[in-house]
Amino acid sequence: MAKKTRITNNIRTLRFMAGEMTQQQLADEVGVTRQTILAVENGKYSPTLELAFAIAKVFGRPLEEVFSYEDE
Amino acid sequence: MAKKTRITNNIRTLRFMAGEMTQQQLADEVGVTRQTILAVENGKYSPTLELAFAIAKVFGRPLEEVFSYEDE
DNA sequence: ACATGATGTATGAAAAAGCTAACATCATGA
DNA sequence: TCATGATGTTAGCTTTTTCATACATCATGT
Repeated sequence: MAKKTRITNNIRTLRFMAGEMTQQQLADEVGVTRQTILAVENGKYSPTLELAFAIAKVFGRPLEEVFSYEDE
Repeated sequence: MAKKTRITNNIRTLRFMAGEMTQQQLADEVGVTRQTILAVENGKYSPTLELAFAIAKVFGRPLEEVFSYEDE
């Protein structure tokens, strides 16, 4: 992926809309560590496709409502 | 990602529906090598979220129409 | 004041994704 | 027949993602 692209996400918002779900709870549900959720949520790196799908599923949303792609 | 999940895709079908687009052309459009397209298309590994978004965009489809997530 | 829980930071190592390059197979057309 | 283009395979290497662990900060409640 040579192009400069950016992935943003609404995980933090969705967690709180889902009844104050903590990072740890989300991590447990998708089977990763809390650090991974933290890093993804804060945009340190973007998740694998599997993880992205898993997170979207927890919130009952299509993937594109959780993660946004912006090319540039 | 501890859970056993699988990502499938319709890249091959979409390429041919897009006027016999070759792996090389798709690779060029999304900025990766042909080997990467080949590996993703044949399920050797799943792409990063960025690449998945980029591929979906080339075909003008939502990401979930190109890649499918199946948990188990 | 102190314990607890949620979040953030940092580091080092493992695993997965992607690259380059070379070579093989197969179909098509000149 | 031979060249070409598309696809597939393999190997070694780099970069990115994830894990594991430890520690810091901050708000809350007792």
